[in-house]
Amino acid sequence: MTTDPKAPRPLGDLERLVMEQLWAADGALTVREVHEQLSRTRELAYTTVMTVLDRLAKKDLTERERDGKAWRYKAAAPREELAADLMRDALDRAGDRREALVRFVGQVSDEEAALLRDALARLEARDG
Amino acid sequence: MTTDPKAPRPLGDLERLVMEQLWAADGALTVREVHEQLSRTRELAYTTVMTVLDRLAKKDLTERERDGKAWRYKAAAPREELAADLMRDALDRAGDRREALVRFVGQVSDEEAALLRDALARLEARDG
DNA sequence: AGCCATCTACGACGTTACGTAGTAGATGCT
DNA sequence: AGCATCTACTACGTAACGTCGTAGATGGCT
Repeated sequence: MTTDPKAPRPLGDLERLVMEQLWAADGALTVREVHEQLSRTRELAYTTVMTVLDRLAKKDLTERERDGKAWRYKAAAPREELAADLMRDALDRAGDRREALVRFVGQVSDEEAALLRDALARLEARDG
Repeated sequence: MTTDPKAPRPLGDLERLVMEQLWAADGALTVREVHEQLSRTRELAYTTVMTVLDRLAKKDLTERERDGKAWRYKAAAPREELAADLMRDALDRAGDRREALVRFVGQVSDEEAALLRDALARLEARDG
């Protein structure tokens, strides 16, 4: 009856900004590239970006590959996957799933409800 | 295109345990009552429970009312409501909602999918 | 081969959340 | 009035995260 103790910590503000760069990018980005992007908006040390990217990699949110002496980072999963995981997790820590889903559906916009129906229909068609 | 910076921090371990007591209880509980419950499982100072309850109140997760010289705490919202809020929030920080919902639905168990269809049907019946 | 720009590795510091608890003072019952 | 009990406030350790500096590795260019 007790919920599982692990709740995925939400991304920090800077972590999120960095992830957004990676998600928006075509391929993998170097620290410098991410830094340059973020520098358009805010002042930020190069090493700060490096640290964040490194921490994200340790959390398996990014993957990196060598490119000369530099690393190239890319998001380990698409943004929507992370969102879906968080939704799953939230649902898992609800008591009564039915009730939670009812409330969730009740909060959702009409458009989102339609998308949901769609997704469920597609699911049913696939392996229903 | 940038997501909103506020992510509701997940409850800490002890905070969650305390909330579970409140959710499981009929009415509002005193610090002592919560402490006694938790003490069945683990050693914990009375004031620790008090502090947690107090912090939860500051985060608007609990409400309190006077009862003599003591406070009685109750959950501000049902557990399922909190879960639904977290799901909503996760969805809000997805890029492509459609895609996120598809992935979410794809992760869900058959039973949960049925519950979702149910909830959507009920929604449609109500104000569709 | 040597130099310079660049990159990484690692450590460091401040802040905030949370787990944890003690002390002091208010309060209410007998 | 006295005692048990409750709150308020403070405090401390740990961990995450934002933030950055220094030192050393590395690779390209001359």
